[in-house]
Amino acid sequence: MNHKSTSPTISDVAAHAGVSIATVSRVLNGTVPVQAEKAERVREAMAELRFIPRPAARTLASRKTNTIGLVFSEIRGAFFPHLLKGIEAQLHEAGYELLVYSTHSDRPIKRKPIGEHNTDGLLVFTTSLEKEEIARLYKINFPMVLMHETPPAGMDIPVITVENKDGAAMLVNHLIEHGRRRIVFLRGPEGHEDSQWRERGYREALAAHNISFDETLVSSGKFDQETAYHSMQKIIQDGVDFDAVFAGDDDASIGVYRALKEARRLIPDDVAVVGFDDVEFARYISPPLTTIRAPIEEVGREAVRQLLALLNGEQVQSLVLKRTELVIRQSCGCG
Amino acid sequence: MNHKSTSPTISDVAAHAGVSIATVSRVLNGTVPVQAEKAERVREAMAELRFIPRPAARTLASRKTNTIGLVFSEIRGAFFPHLLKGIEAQLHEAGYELLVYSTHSDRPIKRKPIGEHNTDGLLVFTTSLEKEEIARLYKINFPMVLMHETPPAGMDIPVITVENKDGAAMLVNHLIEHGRRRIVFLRGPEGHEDSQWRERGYREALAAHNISFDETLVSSGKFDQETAYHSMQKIIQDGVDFDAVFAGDDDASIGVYRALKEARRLIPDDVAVVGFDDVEFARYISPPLTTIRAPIEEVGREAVRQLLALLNGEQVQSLVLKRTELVIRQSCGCG
DNA sequence: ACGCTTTCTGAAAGCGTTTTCAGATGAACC
DNA sequence: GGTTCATCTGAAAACGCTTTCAGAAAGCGT
Repeated sequence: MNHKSTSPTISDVAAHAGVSIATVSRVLNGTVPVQAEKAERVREAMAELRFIPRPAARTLASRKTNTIGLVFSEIRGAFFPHLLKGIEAQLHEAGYELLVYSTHSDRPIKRKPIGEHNTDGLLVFTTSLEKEEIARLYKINFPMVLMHETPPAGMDIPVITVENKDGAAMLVNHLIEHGRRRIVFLRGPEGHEDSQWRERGYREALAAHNISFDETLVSSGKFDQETAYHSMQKIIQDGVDFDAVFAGDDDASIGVYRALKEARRLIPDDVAVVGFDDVEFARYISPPLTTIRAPIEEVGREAVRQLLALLNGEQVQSLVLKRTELVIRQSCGCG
Repeated sequence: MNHKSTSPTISDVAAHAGVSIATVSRVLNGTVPVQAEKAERVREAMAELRFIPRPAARTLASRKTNTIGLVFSEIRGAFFPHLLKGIEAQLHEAGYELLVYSTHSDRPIKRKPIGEHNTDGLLVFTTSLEKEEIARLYKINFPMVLMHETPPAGMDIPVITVENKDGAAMLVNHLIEHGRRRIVFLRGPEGHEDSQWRERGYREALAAHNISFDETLVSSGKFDQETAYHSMQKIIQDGVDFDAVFAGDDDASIGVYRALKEARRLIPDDVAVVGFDDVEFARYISPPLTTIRAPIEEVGREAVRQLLALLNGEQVQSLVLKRTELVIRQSCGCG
């Protein structure tokens, strides 16, 4: 009788199936057993009416959004799609929606467009969220998982990241084992955790081979080519003696390549170069770059797994380190 | 008096400010003027209580989700981050949320986790949504904008894409003007619109120079290196005479490079190679790739603009073509 | 002073679900 | 056959907003 042009609601279904809306809700959610024959009638009615329950109404009534939020500060070139892919896939498998928020221009979020009101939990990539906001959410026990970032002191928030230290150590060990002794290291951005761990791996590998750490071989950078290019120029001009460069990451190694070529130093004959990340272009530059492959997509999936566990009140690991892998190509002088 | 641990609602604010909830709602939304002094009291109350309106409740009452959905089928390497960045930025500037959905493994969506119930509008990238679903949404007048895909016949849905044809023509013109006559063209996936337009550009450029189209110079592919590699191998083995390759896109040009190197044909001396997209690695491979730069981020922003216009009931253009730009590097033999 | 606007305000009715609560029904037991 | 239990069911009360509607207050012209 009613030709409301608006799409059907739960009570339309109830009427159509001759049951109460409570019953429809129950077969919808499977919360409580419903007499088989009625359940069937309800399912038929839902199909016939093409009923789609409104998420807003469900959320309001149940206080669950069925959505999780992803916060990141920058869509960093080759890195990001893999992460997003892993997150997206794992999340939709579990029937959750994904709300995406970026804090542009490296400036952390000011207002709060994503949070408790919006989502059931948050996936936070590196330093995209202010410490205070993280603390606030932590205090109200809001489910969160951090990626590539250790939580502020005293907060027990699960972290997923990759074996930066081991990766760096593998790289440096490899260089040393092939006779390189004076290895330049280009740091990442100030306070960047990945960078700190990589430096630690660098130092440990040196120590393991009784090579003393030399401050003049280390330079700060930002995991980008431009800074790396200038850093290398300076090191060369300063007449620093070196036979290898651990560029910090793959992007930086492009800058390193450029500086070395301009200075007419041959890669890998004069100088071996290694990166970190194994981004797409690493195999296409010449010479192809020896680097570390990090399972980024898997980081995304794992982060989702942990968050879902948190949502289900299960026990979670406070730290998951994904293994990295040495990818030997030509820039290190072997392979 | 009430120490409900749950976060404050609009009626808490109303009580705190000594007004009705209707008034609070009005200052929240600015729908109707409110006496200045009361408005101020309300604002103070909101700040003091740290009131955050629940989106679910708003959506339920107003029937607007304040969210738009992005549907795509694949996170295609270098392409996607730029698109996402543009969309994300423009959308959040306008105060909308972004719900992200990918139809994995090239299989269009089956159930419908994203749609009218979820969002106020949809951004659809290439063929990520089934024709029937698009038709259904179109029929109920649901706001949509397509990116890099023409709508099914008879549906007037705005499209944003790039000047594929012009770009391809620029590339081929450039090759011809530098003396190349036998130009191989590697197609993209069957039915892919970008590919079709590029082929048209290719043909028009040939025609403009009175070079007749030669079927043996054209091969089908998938915009990927593997297929491109095999296609090139075959062309070489077949003894086809050619002095240039328009690889279809940058990814494919990697495969072309490989096949040519194996066949000991020099780039660009023996064979000029050009790609399309100007992905990150294009400048780093050797020789650096001449290609077409497409303003992908701008496509994302424009798509959002059009969608918002649609939501506001404004007039929209049914087709926006973003200009492409020729980027000359070394693979074409000049520059 | 008197009506007539105009401007602002609060009560209350939704919005479409979930969830609680009390019953109804039938089975099982003694 | 009467209790007691276990199942299933519907009425109704939330959930936290927006929006309608009618009315109060204030301004204005005469």
